[in-house]
Amino acid sequence: MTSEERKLSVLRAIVEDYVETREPVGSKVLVERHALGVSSATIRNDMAALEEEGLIAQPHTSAGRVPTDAGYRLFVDRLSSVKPLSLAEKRAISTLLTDAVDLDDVLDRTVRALATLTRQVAVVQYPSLSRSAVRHVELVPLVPGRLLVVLITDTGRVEQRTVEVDPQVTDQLVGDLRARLNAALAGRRLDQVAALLRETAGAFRPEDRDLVASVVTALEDALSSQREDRFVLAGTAHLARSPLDFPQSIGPVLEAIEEQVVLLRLLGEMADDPTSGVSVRIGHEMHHRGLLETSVVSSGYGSGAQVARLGVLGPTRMDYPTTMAAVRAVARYVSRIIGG
Amino acid sequence: MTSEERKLSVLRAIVEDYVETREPVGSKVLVERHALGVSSATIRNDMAALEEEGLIAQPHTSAGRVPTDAGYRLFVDRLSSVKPLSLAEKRAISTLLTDAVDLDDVLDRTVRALATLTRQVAVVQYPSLSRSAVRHVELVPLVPGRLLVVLITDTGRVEQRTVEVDPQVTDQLVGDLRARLNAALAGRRLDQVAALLRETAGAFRPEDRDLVASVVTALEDALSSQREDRFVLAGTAHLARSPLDFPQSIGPVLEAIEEQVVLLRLLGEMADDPTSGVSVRIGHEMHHRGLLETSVVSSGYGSGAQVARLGVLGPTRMDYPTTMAAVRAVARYVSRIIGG
DNA sequence: CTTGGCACTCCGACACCCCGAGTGCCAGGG
DNA sequence: CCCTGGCACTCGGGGTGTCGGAGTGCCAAG
Repeated sequence: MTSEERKLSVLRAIVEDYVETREPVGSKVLVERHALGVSSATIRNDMAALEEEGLIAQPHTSAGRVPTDAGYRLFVDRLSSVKPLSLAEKRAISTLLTDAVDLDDVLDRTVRALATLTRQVAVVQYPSLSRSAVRHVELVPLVPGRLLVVLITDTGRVEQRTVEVDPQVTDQLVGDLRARLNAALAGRRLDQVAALLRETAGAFRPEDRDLVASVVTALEDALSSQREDRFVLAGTAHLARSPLDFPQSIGPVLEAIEEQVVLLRLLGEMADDPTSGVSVRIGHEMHHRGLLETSVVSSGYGSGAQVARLGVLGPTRMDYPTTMAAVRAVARYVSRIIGG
Repeated sequence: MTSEERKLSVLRAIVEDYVETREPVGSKVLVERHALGVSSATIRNDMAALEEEGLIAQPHTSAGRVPTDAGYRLFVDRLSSVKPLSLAEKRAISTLLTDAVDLDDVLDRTVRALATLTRQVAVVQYPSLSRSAVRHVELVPLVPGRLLVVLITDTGRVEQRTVEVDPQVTDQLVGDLRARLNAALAGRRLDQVAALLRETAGAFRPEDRDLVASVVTALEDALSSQREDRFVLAGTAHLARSPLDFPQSIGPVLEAIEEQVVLLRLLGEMADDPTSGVSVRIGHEMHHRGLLETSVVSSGYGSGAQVARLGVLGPTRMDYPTTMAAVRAVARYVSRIIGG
């Protein structure tokens, strides 16, 4: 083992010990707990070098070392491998996810499973529906002047919008529009729908154009939003588990999580590593003040027709190999369920 | 003013000061800040009596007094009145709630408005649909062997269930069933539907009974669950605002909030006071370990066709008059929106 | 390059003390 | 009978001081 290799072993040992004990790790305990084959003085030299390289840091003089974000990054990228889940854990996922009644329920169970498994905050994004096809369009007059527009896709997604219309609109006209829309759209892929909508709209009498335009707008809105902007959360209580995890306060973290835009941007920016199948973002890489001490492990899920991301958020000081395994496993499992 | 009346004034003053300063309040500051017309020694006697009655307590000897749960209860019931909202606040509610596209969006905006306004955790339960009527039933074959059942009501609720069916089922049969279900159910009130479902089911050929039974079960399930078991949350970050609010940790509180059953039971047990229009539950009245230091202020909302509850959860040491006003105002506002 | 030794630094725990806020009680006065 | 000013007492919190231990960096020798 070259001295360079040993240095990396030292880094790995520091990360592992620090994650476990949550305390800065010194040269002495390092040689005691890991068979590194050299003395503590040597380790000290290595540590000084690692610190020079910005991979570890001391909270203060005469304290042990703590990994920096860069240290974790190196650890995740090169020093660790995804740790296989235990049979019990796999069984737990399977149990938690069976018997879901609809998509909402699937995602709800998924997010809970993920939170329980990783003991961290879990996020599951609603799957996109861009590749799915229109099954049915329903128009429901509520009170006069209000119309509910419902779009049902063949993948089981249901989008709804309420639109304001002229109170004079007759049920007959609504029925006519419903029939034409279904004739034009049923079976069409969502990405083709926008064009078809405009065609259909042109076929109506001028005096009915207002109604048609409102409905078309609502449908286009439902299509474009794709509900990728929604997600479910679970496990926020885990943030409060150990005050050590977030020295200041979990307040900023909670705020960031509630700010839906932040989480969505974060998930959107992440792309899975081809080999591990997951994506990791650490500390400052989040580019968010409130999340400087947190990391996100996420993975895409779903297949073909609908794709989105799920993941967990926890302290930078997290057990990456295990967390990555859990995220990947849950993503695969839920993909299977949704897929068919 | 009798001495009994003065004692209650003292209690009111203690609650108000304590809520404001978050520090135990002593006899001296009390006479300074409130025109009670007597000396601090007299106040001390009154305080001793209030303590005897269990309405206030000392964190430790030689500290000021703090209201007990019973003290807050008396304050809420007899010593305070709901404080009218400022114009700016009313306008804020109005602004936040306009332009919602569908029910999900309305509730989402509502819960955010409530959290922002009260600076506390807000909960909004999904409205029940028991009194509404069936608008349309849609059956959507997904992959072979799986059928999506969608129930649309005239109040704009959309319920969906996936059912497992015989993969051999033909589209024609599904279409037939869809037509018959709609003929039988459209326009009927949900509480009449269960009986009608059974009738309709009887009219099919024996060999199709399996399919029909599955669909009917799914519809009944959708009806009975009524989605009252769902709610949206916002403002959890407010829990971390002041460490003083929750001396130990907000962990147990977060856990209780995530445990949907707990919140739903809580809301379900609460009934609005006829005069104030809201309901308050304080500390130990919650009957939950994790919520001993929290209170809930809630109110029913909606009208006729759909009714549910919304509210906020915060430290027992909260500004009840203002919070009650905000909850009531938001409840009224969202009722108007949903109502028509 | 590694190692043992050594001097140095600094955090954290503990002990201590003191101050001030707040109380309870009492005797006197309206 | 109730209110009041005075007084002695209690107790928690904050500030200071001290001490020990953990950990480091450096150096000279192997």
